[in-house]
Amino acid sequence: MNDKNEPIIEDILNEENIEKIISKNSFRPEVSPAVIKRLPRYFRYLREIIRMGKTRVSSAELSRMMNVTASQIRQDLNCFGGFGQQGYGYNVNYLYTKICEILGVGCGFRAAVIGAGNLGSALVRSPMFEKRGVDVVAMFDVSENVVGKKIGNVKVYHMNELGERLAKYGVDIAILTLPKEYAPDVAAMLENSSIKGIWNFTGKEIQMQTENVVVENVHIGDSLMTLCYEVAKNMYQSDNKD
Amino acid sequence: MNDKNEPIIEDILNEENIEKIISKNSFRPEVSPAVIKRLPRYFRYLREIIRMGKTRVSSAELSRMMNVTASQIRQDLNCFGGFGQQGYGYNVNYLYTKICEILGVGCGFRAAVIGAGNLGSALVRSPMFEKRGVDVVAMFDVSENVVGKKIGNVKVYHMNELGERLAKYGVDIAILTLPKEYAPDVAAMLENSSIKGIWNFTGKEIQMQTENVVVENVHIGDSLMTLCYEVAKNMYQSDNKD
DNA sequence: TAGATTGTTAATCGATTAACAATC
DNA sequence: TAGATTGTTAATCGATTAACAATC
Repeated sequence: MNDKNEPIIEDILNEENIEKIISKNSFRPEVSPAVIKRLPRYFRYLREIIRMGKTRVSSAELSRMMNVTASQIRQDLNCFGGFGQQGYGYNVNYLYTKICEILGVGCGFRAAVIGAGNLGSALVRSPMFEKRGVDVVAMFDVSENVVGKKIGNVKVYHMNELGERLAKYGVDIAILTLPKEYAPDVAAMLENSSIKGIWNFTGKEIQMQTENVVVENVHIGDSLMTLCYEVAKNMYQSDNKD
Repeated sequence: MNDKNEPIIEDILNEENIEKIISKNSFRPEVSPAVIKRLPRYFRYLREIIRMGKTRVSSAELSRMMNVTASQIRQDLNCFGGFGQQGYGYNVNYLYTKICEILGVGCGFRAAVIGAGNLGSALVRSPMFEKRGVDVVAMFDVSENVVGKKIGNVKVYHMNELGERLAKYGVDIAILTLPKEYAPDVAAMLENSSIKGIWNFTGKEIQMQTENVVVENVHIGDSLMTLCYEVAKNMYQSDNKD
């Protein structure tokens, strides 16, 4: 299937809505982390449901698709307000719009990838950002092999232009895909920039002086290890079945 | 710093221990998912502590480093047995060995990467597998541009050799980094193979007929979205501070 | 109106933290 | 022995599920 068939965020959210979205009361005082972690999953399933052409979905249907309880779905969605209608269920497009609002899709966030190695290059070429309304506007590296070139659609600049270009483009999110030994230095450089969030693949914890910068640490290796744990457990259990 | 300074698993676990490890009573009846998800983090911090040259650590010290309660650390570690000593704390090397055992590091798992695109190539070039004692023995793809070549240290074979080669090498873990539309077909091909675990990056849920195959789904985009959520929330909150 | 399904409260379950006795 | 720190139980907290009244 062609990616172009996928629901495009712009169909539902447009530039003019951005201000409205940010200032809207989408963010209730405190929503539990458990709920927030589940929101992207709703986002994914709703996209799929839209692609299937469905316009209406009940918590019971969703619960079957997603393998969670209908109760949890209703509870989760209600943290942000009543998106459904008794006797009917949820309007898929409306629900999707709401979830997008909550997750900041359509806020028009701009991102820059710092470190144009294997991982950085792989990320920037993926459709992930476009699907989520995040615009990758620049990459940075020090290697003469890549500086000045384009990876995917994104131009690679030298690290010594970092501060200047972040400001120029008004970059909100820094994606760190460089070797971990440089992480602290780069974090320091981001300290007084436009950066509001750091997506950190370096494996090194990052300390920011300024509050107000959110850091999300990614450790894909952790996921491999839990898989290994489960595999080893399975082997052990089938060995000792009797 | 040179990666070669990092603790090498082989220093602590060797081939001969593998059988012992798998059959050891490391796997208590049921350990809660919350605990299991935290184990890889202990693994990472213990490596760092070893690198620092420390031989002894208390739950209080660890709790400061890791930003969790000492109580949780003691509780977690005790799910698998008493690894510490009253009045002393934990022997770092011993604890590391135990965590490795539990996580299946040193089980000598073999992996194959299916899909030699950007993501697959980036993964296979990373030191992640070596650090965790997982051996990537083959890659598979259909593109004539890569089949027959090597990516990192790993040879790429054509997909029509998949079944044969998985059997030949006794591959335990399949890493799916191919376009999601092919995921179901590939899953079917893995059905009667040596595969015991699937690390699934395709974004498509995988259904296996055979129980006994563990699937770990990775959605890095979800992590980006929670970051966006937090950034948007922060923006909203500082806008409405008064 | 009757049927369906949400929103929401109350009950249950699981995970975290606190506290302290055991013991090195 | 005194001091330190674990192992472990009990108390607290948070998250999930069940149930049902509200309502479309």
